[in-house]
Amino acid sequence: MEEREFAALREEMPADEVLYDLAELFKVFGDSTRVKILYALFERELCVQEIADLLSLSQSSVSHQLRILKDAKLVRFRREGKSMYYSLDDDHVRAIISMGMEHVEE
Amino acid sequence: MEEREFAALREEMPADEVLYDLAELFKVFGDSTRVKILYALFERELCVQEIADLLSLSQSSVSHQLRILKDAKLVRFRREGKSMYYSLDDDHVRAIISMGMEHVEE
DNA sequence: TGCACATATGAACACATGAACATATGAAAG
DNA sequence: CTTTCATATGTTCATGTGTTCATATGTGCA
Repeated sequence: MEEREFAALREEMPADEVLYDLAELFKVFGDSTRVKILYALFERELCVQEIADLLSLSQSSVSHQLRILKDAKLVRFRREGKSMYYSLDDDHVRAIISMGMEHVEE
Repeated sequence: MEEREFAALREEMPADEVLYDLAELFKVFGDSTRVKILYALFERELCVQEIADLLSLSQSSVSHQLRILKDAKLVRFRREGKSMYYSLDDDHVRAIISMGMEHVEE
């Protein structure tokens, strides 16, 4: 490859930090428990215990994973009495998962 | 939540195996070295050494990661003489990364 | 205030994973 | 067929990650 083209390719690469963040984001999707939780929230918001019951997971495990999803800004939450209701944060989440699904279902 | 609604939600969940595969797919995107390689291939196909030079990675590391990308069917490859040229497998890859980028750049 | 319920957090453990190094395979040229 | 170049593979090691169990926080109600 020519030196000039090589340099051009290099220029088009996003900053390392951006690519790092991108990988961090996908890492969050890269666990079946978290994917299950996200999918469960596709239909409607759910509280922690509902998610745990629905997916046959421990409350602790769900809570831990929800924290990771929360930190990645993939889910929102609101309090209602003693319960915390979680929901998908935005439509990017749906879009990303749907794209992944298309690839998987080939 | 009512028992009936609970059951309905359960029905809409994709099979465990599908969700497992989905998570496995995202896991592949969840490493900055692999994301860099995929991004490098956005513009055009590249051989192993070109990728290594472009990203300042060892040949071994690139090869290992390419194998993972290959197994996940995210990249194709063809031989040309002694070199192996890799390229993105389909447009899902671009779409998924682009979606992720949108989320990251908020 | 005291108790029960819902969720969050912390620590420990088992397991997965990426990087680095050495080595093997495979193709082309002499 | 031997050498060289390009790539692939195997192994080791340090680090990261998810789950479980125990415990803490927080809310509502008697």
